[in-house]
Amino acid sequence: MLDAAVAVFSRRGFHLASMDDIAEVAGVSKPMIYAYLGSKEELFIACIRREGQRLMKVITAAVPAGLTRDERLYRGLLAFFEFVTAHRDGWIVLYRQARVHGSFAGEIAAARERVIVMVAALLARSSGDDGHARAMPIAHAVVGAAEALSDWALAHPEETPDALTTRLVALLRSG
Amino acid sequence: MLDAAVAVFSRRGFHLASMDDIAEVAGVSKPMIYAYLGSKEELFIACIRREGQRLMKVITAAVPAGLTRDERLYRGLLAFFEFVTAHRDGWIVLYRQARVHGSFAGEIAAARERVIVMVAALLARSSGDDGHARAMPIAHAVVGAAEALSDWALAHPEETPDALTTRLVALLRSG
Amino acid sequence: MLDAAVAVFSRRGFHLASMDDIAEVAGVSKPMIYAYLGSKEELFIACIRREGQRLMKVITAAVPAGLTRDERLYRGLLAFFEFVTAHRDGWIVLYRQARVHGSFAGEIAAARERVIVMVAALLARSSGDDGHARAMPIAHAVVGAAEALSDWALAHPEETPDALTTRLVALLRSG
Amino acid sequence: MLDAAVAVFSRRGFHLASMDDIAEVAGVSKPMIYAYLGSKEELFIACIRREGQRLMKVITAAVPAGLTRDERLYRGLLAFFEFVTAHRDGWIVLYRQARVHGSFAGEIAAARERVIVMVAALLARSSGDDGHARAMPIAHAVVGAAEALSDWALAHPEETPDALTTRLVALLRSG
DNA sequence: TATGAATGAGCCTTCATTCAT
DNA sequence: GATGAATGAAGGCTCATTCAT
Repeated sequence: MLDAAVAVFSRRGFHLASMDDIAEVAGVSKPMIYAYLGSKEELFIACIRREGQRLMKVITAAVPAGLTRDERLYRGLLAFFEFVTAHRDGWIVLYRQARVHGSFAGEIAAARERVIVMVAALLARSSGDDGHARAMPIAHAVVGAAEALSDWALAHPEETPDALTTRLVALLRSG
Repeated sequence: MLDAAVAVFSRRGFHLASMDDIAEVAGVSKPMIYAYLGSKEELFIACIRREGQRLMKVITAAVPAGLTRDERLYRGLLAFFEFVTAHRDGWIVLYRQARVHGSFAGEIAAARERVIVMVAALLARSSGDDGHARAMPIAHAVVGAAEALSDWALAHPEETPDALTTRLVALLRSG
Repeated sequence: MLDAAVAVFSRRGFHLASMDDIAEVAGVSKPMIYAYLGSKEELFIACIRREGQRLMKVITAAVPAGLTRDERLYRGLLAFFEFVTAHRDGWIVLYRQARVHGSFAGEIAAARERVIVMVAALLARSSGDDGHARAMPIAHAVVGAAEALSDWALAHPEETPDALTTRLVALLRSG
Repeated sequence: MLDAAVAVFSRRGFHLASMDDIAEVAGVSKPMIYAYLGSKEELFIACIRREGQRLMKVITAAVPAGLTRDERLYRGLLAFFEFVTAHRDGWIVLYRQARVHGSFAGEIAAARERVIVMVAALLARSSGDDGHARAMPIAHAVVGAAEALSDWALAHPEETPDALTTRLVALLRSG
């Protein structure tokens, strides 16, 4: 049911996606959706939350402790691009649809911030709070670059996650 | 009148923005908007077009010929950050809202792509078509990084466009 | 100006005819129409009234006293069909458009009744009130037949008024 | 629901009839009408179609084969007058409203023409295509006469369909 | 006097949301 | 528990009508 919602939201956008569409794709009746997931907004937030958690889990798993900073950055980006490639719909909901509507700003900001904080931790040279604070704007930039590159990759399906990672790492090597 | 439309579209998004809202903010009656700007879609396109042209003009003016590549990149990014800082609404319409709605694909592709193409031209080492094509994904990444940095700067008003530019250039210098 | 109104009403119907259209065809500005002819309803009524009077005048002139009943009937019908053929627009307003809208029922009924009374007078054998009263339903039928034949003729422009008259007279000869 | 639509269309005309009116008369909410009958145009067409079929069925049933031409004409007209008397609204929609709106030309041509074609078939002496074509204008005239007589009868409630039929047949007997 | 410019009001249509079954 | 059926509310768009110039 959430899968259906993600698929429809991704394809049509929040407003053009009607509850009828989602119910039909899910193969259940509309009142079921209301019973289990609540209103349309709540449904959309549930989508954001699930996709965000999936993304976090994938990245977290990809960057175990005990690696060099560059290695962790490479693997983290690779995991990110792999997720985007494998979960087109989820990514589109997260990146394109969700950011449009002020109502979901909180939810999406939270999901995004989690990723950025993790990247900032990767980037910080010194491990203190100060180093982390200085790394935050850079982390924002890196995540923004990765997102934009993913967005570009939507129109270039032949790009592999590896290639994307290589491109971005090359751009950032001196950072 | 277009200003009102940009403000409302930026704040509420295309679908949640009602023509009544826009008319009220503009201080005119709805039929006036239809008389001068046409349907809601046409109005949205007019917004995209104007903001896109403004942004292009600002950046173009900032990167005269006869400068080194680094100098041009620096000045271009600075102009970009200045525009985003000064025209928050216009930028949001251009970057966030416009991407969601497939109907406007043509207009948006034209408006947004122009900026990215220009950045790609700045970045391309070799000046042939091939170099340009290879620079495109990088240009997307750079613009994405700049946008994310702008977003972050919204929560840090003490950051000047100069500082933002310096940060990003430092990150990218080796690209 | 009335000519323009009749033309537009005839072509588009009362509701689809906009005051803008009429003003444009008339070559004047909208407020002029309001100044001279009043509201849209009043304008339509003015059209009905003028076309109705024209029709009456034409028929009246065609049936002078001193002819046989059959002769008068023939000439009256001929005049009617000639009017319809020559003033397509006026006739359409009168017959097709005006009868649709309850608001104009009074005006159109009055115009129509005048013609019918005249036909009843033609048909009445005895000249007293009684003969006239008995002729009324027949007059209605005759006028209805003539109208329907005219309506049919709109789609058959090759039909001359003479031919139409001949057809109808043949149908009614024994009446 | 269709009954309500026919009633409102008959009384107010296509354009003045609002979907709100129809919904209220029908005792349902507007979306129901859209769910079952579609748009306003489709609703109007549905009305035309149903009333046309009803009229055709009544007349067809009244003129079985194996009767003389005069007998069939008499019975056909009688059935027609009975229908008009009993289904005033339906007849008005069919005859008056439907002719105004070009958009419905196809549907109307189909519905109204069927009746006239049937009358033409009754009237045609020779049964070939040629005889039929020649009978068409006469059929229009006859139907027009019948309609006008019906109109007149509305103001004379004491007139029975029988009496009306007798009057018209007398007028036409020599046709 | 003549008009460009402006608007109030209304209509068709859709959709998130909820009962009665 | 699941759904078919129903609706309140709102939005895009148009047009008859009127001032200020």
